[in-house]
Amino acid sequence: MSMAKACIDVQCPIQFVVDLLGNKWSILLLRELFGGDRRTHELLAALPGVSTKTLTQRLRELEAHGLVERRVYAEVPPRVEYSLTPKGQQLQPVMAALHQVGSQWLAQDPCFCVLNTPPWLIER
Amino acid sequence: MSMAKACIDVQCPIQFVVDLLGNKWSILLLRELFGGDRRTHELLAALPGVSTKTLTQRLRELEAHGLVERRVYAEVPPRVEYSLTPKGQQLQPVMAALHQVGSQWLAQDPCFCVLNTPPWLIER
DNA sequence: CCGGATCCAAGAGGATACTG
DNA sequence: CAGTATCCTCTTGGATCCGG
Repeated sequence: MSMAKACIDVQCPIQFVVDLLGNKWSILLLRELFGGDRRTHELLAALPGVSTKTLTQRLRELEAHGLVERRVYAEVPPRVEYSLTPKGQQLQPVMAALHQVGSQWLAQDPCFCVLNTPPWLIER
Repeated sequence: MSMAKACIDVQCPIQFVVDLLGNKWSILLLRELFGGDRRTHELLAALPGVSTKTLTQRLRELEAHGLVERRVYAEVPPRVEYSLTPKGQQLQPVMAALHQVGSQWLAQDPCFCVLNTPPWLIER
């Protein structure tokens, strides 16, 4: 989202947050940081499928918006740790609500994928 | 998200919801339906920038997942109304949390876009 | 009025290789 | 170990046209 878009178009608070976090990895990244400080390779491991490029991009965005803090230690080999800022922690109710609904839906969903489809119904 | 992905990869409830609703329009669409039943052209008007194709796609997905109901009236000209199902209404806490955080952030953010940038700082 | 079909542009994001 | 740069693929989604 461009800053301009945020200011001109967005009057709705919900849209504001969605524009900020409505991409493939941001929420999952934050979820991970709610579990505590994380080093880069820990985040890479926790988010299967993410590339280093994308991870860094997301982290930089979140940092720019003040949700995440990046600490660099002058060591060899390099060590970098990411953590939630107080502003980032304001997302806690959102994460809790998402977790709550997600749990309900996972439990109650019939799930029509092949894993739950009887063999005689699978087309070949 | 493919159904297979939902069943195989997703153990995390948060990821489950994000996979479902983490695209450009779903949340905003649902936000609109939380305001009451809506006809197609009302949704188009409420979501500036959305195309008929994309709107229909999102609605079909939400319908397929049981979050939205589609009612067709046998009239000329045609009338179609969309509404939240009980399952869709389970998202209420999420919407409330998003609204809450979004409001805070909108209020406290300095907003660095051009609208708030003094003229002498704008590059030409 | 509703929405399907087609075409197409833009961008997100993955794989890989490389640097400090 | 952390991050950048390049290349490239694929998805998302907008514009337009058409049909019921």
